Amino acid sequence: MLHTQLGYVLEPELITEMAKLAKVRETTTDEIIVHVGDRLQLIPILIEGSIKVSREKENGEEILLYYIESGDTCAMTLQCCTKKMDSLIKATAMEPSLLLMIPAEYMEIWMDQYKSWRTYIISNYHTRMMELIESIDAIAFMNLDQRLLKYLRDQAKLLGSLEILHTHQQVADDLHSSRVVISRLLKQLEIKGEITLHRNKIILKTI
Amino acid sequence: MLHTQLGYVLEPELITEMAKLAKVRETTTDEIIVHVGDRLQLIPILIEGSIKVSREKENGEEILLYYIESGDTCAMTLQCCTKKMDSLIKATAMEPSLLLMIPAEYMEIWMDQYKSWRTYIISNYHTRMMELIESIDAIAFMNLDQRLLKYLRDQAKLLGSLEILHTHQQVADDLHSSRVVISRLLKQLEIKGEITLHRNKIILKTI
DNA sequence: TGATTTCAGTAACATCTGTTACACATTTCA
DNA sequence: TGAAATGTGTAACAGATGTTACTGAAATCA
Repeated sequence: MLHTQLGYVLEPELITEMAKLAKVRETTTDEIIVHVGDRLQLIPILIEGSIKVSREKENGEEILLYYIESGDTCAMTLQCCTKKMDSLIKATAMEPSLLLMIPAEYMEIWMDQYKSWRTYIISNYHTRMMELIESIDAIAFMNLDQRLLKYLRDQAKLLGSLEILHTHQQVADDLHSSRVVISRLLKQLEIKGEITLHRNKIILKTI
Repeated sequence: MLHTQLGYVLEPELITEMAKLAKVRETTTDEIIVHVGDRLQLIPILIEGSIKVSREKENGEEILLYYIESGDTCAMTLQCCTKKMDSLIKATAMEPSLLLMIPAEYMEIWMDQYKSWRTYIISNYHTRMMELIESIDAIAFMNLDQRLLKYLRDQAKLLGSLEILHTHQQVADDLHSSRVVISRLLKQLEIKGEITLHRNKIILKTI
């Protein structure tokens, strides 16, 4: 499984070593993998499933930053591990997921040892930066109704289903809005024919 | 000068090599160093001065993302160089600045060759991610009046002066707002005693 | 100097988003 | 089954931000 996910990017010897050292972690849907303020000792690499990464304030307000898909690692975590700082983000499994947990010290060892690891890490950093910028684009430039539709489509793409199993409150949390506002905008989208609404479920007509 | 800025983080041999290969570029205040869509061939390292990095839409709307201070490089640029993709950001000199421009191919060569370069690059990526998240915090969680005050204080810290030499329009552009709104909020800040207003100049009472 | 441009102040109004309050249906659970 | 909890719909209102329009001062320039 490690080979199918990472075989194209990482050297065989590195994958073998990873398989030896890593612990496997399984998560359920909505399980919180990393809390804001956690001190991380293990680098997570996502093998199966999908994870959403959010920023959270002390009072519980939050906003979704980006998603991690299989084969990816969390760039934030890397530095948190090596610099022994607390996590700035919350990571939540969006579906049952499978993670490889690698002791933090190998981050640097492999950086020196494996070219493919260096490329992998840099590439992950870069992807995350792009996604953060995409996120800023949405928050700064788009109205909430547009952001909402984009959010629904992103969810659908990610989980491979037009049915989004969320309450309006959950959607509101991810977009840093309020339930009433989201209900209002969803209703408008339904009237426009973009979606149909059900309890705990929003169905997109098209991606 | 290279040694005083980077001597603590980069190996002496690397600095010597950089000095040999790099072209020096000087900029004036408000000079645009990178446009959105530019195809970059040179990695810039800031030796003196300060640079602001913004996201810009096709229609000219923009929003400030973060600042680059001396000793730093632009993480966005690195990948744009190596992957030969167009720049997503605009970089503008905030004061007369001095840049080292390094041919893109050395990015990867040095990654393999110098541990200090790897650390430097990773550390730069990380700093930029932190700043992007700080930026998202501000946009998502703060009201415009708070963001405005933070903006003024950041500017003051960065340029080492309580006098901010901007028109209201320039401030509005950086915050992705409108001139009238910024004038209104600035006036409120003046009434509260936080600042004094002048033509082309805003003076902070304290940092 | 006088004309023009740039910058800032202000009012009136529009729009978007958030808040509070309440109704009602569905689900859960004792 | 009946009570409680949860999820959704809706209205009325509040607040923040954006827009348009106009004014006059200051700077620039011919």
